[in-house]
Amino acid sequence: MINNVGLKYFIGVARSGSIRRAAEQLHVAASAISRQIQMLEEELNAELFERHRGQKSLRLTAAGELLLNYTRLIENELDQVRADIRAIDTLQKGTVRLGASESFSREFLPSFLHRFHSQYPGITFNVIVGGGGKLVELLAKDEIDVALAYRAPDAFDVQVIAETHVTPCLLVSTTHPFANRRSVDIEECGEIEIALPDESLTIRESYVRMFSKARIRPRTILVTNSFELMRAAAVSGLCNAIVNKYFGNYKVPRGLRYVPLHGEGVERWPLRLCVHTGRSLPVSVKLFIEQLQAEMDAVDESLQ
DNA sequence: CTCTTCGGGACGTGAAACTG
DNA sequence: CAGTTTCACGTCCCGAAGAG
Repeated sequence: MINNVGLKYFIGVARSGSIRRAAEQLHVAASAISRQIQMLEEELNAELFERHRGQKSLRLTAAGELLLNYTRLIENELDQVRADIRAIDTLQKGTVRLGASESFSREFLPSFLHRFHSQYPGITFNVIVGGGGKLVELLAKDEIDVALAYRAPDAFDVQVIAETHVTPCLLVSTTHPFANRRSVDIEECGEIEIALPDESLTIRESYVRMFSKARIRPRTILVTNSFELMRAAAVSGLCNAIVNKYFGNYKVPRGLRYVPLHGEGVERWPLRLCVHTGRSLPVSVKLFIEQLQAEMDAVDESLQ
């Protein structure tokens, strides 16, 4: 069983690079540290430092690096437990670090965050807007706590805790010939002028697949990494855009129509709520996720 | 049930030996 | 020579056992 003292001394030596310096910092004899580290190595059956007697510094071995990373994880977890214990009674403090697809930033997030903040005024938000791929990367690095993203790619260290699918729609002006249709077959989009997401967005592949299966080649007027710009282009009349409806109780502006696409090859886009697998989340984040999940369930129907 | 004693484990210290 | 390791020994803590 790895003991606390051994780990404490190991961290000291790893950080200072020397048993002697660690001994000074920890106010114990160097021999005590040397013995504890030796016991740790015996316990783990691996050398933790490259030893060169007489040299001025010890270097971590690969096993040592691994153990140091492990101790950092433990420290983070302990910090988290302390924060959680403090927060249990009152939820007075906390920050939720959320990653979200761009389309949530216009309608859904401001109102959802407002409702949440009214309920828990001590909780603040740090929101990063980005594509599904980028958000999954940030989750894996623990730079955000939770991601709400369209087309978030699968990753072994990311857990999908809720998922729904949305049907892509053609966003057109009310004067467009398709405006009064209940749906449009994708094959009918072969002649229209459209806006497309650029290659930095994983969704682009979905467009390419859909067009390829339907054997159409719409005229691309605009390529951008911004879905808001694609929508704005449709609003201005520059071109049409294939996008999803806004999530939540969003009222479509006057002069615009979302016409669902159907036909062979049309892909329904997954909307995923994801967290980092195995990570213990702060109470404030858990609460946030619960409410977000409830909201997703409630509006699920409106997306269909 | 409470208090005391005892033994063992964990961990510390300091000196000496070792090494590059 | 500076830094690490080994060794002998001391201290503290905790649990078990016995006495009152």
